[in-house]
Amino acid sequence: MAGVTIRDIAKRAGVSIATVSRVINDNYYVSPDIKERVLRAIEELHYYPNSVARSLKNDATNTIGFLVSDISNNYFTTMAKAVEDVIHNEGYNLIVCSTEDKKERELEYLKLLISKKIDGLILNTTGENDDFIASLSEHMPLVLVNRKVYSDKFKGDFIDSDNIQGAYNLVSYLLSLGHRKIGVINGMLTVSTGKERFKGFVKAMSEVGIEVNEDYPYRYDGDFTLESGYQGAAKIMSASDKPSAIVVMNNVMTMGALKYFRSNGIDVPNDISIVAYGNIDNIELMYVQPTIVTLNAWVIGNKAGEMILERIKNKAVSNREVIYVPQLIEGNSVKKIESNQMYSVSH
Amino acid sequence: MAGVTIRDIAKRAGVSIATVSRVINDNYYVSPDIKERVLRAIEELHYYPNSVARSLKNDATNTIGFLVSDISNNYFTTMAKAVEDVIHNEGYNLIVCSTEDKKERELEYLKLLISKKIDGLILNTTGENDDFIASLSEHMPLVLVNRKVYSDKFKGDFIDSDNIQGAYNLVSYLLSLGHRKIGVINGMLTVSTGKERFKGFVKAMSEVGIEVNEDYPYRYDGDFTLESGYQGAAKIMSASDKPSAIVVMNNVMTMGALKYFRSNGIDVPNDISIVAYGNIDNIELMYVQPTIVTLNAWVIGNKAGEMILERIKNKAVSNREVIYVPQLIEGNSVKKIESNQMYSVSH
DNA sequence: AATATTTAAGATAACGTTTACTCAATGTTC
DNA sequence: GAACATTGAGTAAACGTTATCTTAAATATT
Repeated sequence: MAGVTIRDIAKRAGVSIATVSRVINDNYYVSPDIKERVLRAIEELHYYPNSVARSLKNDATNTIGFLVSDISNNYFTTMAKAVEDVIHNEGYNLIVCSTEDKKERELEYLKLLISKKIDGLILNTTGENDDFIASLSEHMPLVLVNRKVYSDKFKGDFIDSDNIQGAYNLVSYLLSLGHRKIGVINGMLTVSTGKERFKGFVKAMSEVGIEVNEDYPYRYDGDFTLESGYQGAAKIMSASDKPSAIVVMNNVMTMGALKYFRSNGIDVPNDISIVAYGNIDNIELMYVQPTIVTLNAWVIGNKAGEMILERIKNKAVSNREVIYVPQLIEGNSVKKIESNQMYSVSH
Repeated sequence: MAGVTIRDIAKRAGVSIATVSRVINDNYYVSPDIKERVLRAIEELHYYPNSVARSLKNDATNTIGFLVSDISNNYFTTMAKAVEDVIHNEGYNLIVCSTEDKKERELEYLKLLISKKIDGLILNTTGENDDFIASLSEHMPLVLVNRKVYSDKFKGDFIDSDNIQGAYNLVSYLLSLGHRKIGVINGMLTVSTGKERFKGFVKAMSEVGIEVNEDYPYRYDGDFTLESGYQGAAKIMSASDKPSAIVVMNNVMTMGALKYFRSNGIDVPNDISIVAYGNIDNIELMYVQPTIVTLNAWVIGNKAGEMILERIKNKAVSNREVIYVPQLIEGNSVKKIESNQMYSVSH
């Protein structure tokens, strides 16, 4: 089983290695009896073609890389499944790596994947290796998900939800229910998702006349991790004049914030309202159902799979952007503020 | 960047390809100035060694496969991280595949991984390809996690929690609180986890004089999926004489069961008590905190990483088994039954 | 029947590495 | 200073495939 090569098969079947190869790949006519003999030898010796050798010769590994920021976020495992679902039919398979949002890890994995000669890459970047990635994109089929690369040298596709719109919708929802003092727990402002979601927040606020500038009191810049969600909630709730609601910019930080609230006896939504960007698993089983805007990991993954395959087949396609509209799903995490309160709040 | 080979570096540095190889691998003395020239050429041409070619020559890919039943179960992503944490330091990396508990998918992935010439495999098997796996184990370093392979030809290691004990503890806990009519939602009885956990259930029950045989009324044999947890809860609660408690044999089915309860207005623990095998993420944020026995994915993953490395280095080591003792963590999902009720129950 | 054409299958070079052999050019020994 | 050991770096074979080139046999053409 181990170490059986095409030569062993050839010898056993009494044919040349070329013939064996032809049988395996089924790409040239081989007479029925010889074919039969070869197939039997393969069966008997438990032969599995060495795809390392194959890849070397063919200059193709039939492997697509998927580099994500956090493999334990269900959002990305769902996306990975969706990608695999598409590429599997075309004979490709996926190798998933997790950067934990560390610049060095991303760089290390990128180099590893280059070395491994993957045929294409789907990337959720840390946003800290833009130059490297842009230059890589000139030689490697590349599809970005959720996070942009800022460089005009970049060549590839980009799939995302409309972050500005999504965050804008979340805030608008709070505003429509009377909230005015609204806290925000940001993700990293170095990556497009973090940046744009915050932009959506600022935009919505400014439309009701509230300017969000550097010294906005209810703002915490986190890093998309559970801990930073917890810290952000703690920080914002420590203000003497507390906000009535908080916007959290991703699913994981939302869990962190809720943990802070729950373990500190802060009731949602009576003491604080909360809305969040991104899907939450088994949300029906939570003690409170956050109002969220969702992004469909499965749809994005499928699209990413399709696009990377297209790019592998035709390296010359021009840059494309696909932006999905996020959908607001109402939970029970927001309290309506009465208008007299409103006035007292915005004094 | 793409297509730069050792030859290009050799030419640029004015040395032979052998020398370049020696510099890259740092395994033979090369004089400082030549080394310097080679390194500069590597830098300038953006050379990345082709690990496909390397693997072919070295007969080692520095890659370990990790085949799991369900990649979207956080239990396995945590374990994957733990494995990676260990093997990364030794220069190995991980390729994770998910079988979705399908026999054919497992077989397909096994063959793929064999073809890809992985150096070792960590496997959470479906339990339906035991012969194939046993025969594979004679040539490939293999570590099983959580699920056993039944074959005396099998050669490798096995890491698990003590399933019998864990389930026994769960049931004992219920019994100690007065429960006697106890439902059970099993996983697949074809795999060791499913089988043994059920065994633990039967054992604990028999100790209080309740025989669990074929026509035990509160039993549902599921398949470790969310849907089967839901179905199981539905089925068991449809009995005219309902049980007072249910044991669910994994984390995912537990979510399914809870979804059934919650969406059907069945209160936990007042209408039904529940205990579960396995970790649940963010359990503090759930509307009810199930009492569980945990298995530590991180510990198991670390151990699996260690053991596979040992096996790769020394293929001859004999079979080993590591069994961890699961720990019961009390939640608020179980109601104490008064003794008069007890009598009425066990009539 | 002799030649031209087609075709099945064998021989071989190549993919990009690593490493056992070589072989100069030094350094060492008496 | 001659014989010998040492060493740094080059040459070439090999890993297991695929695909081009060749060749011999079979078939078609006149």
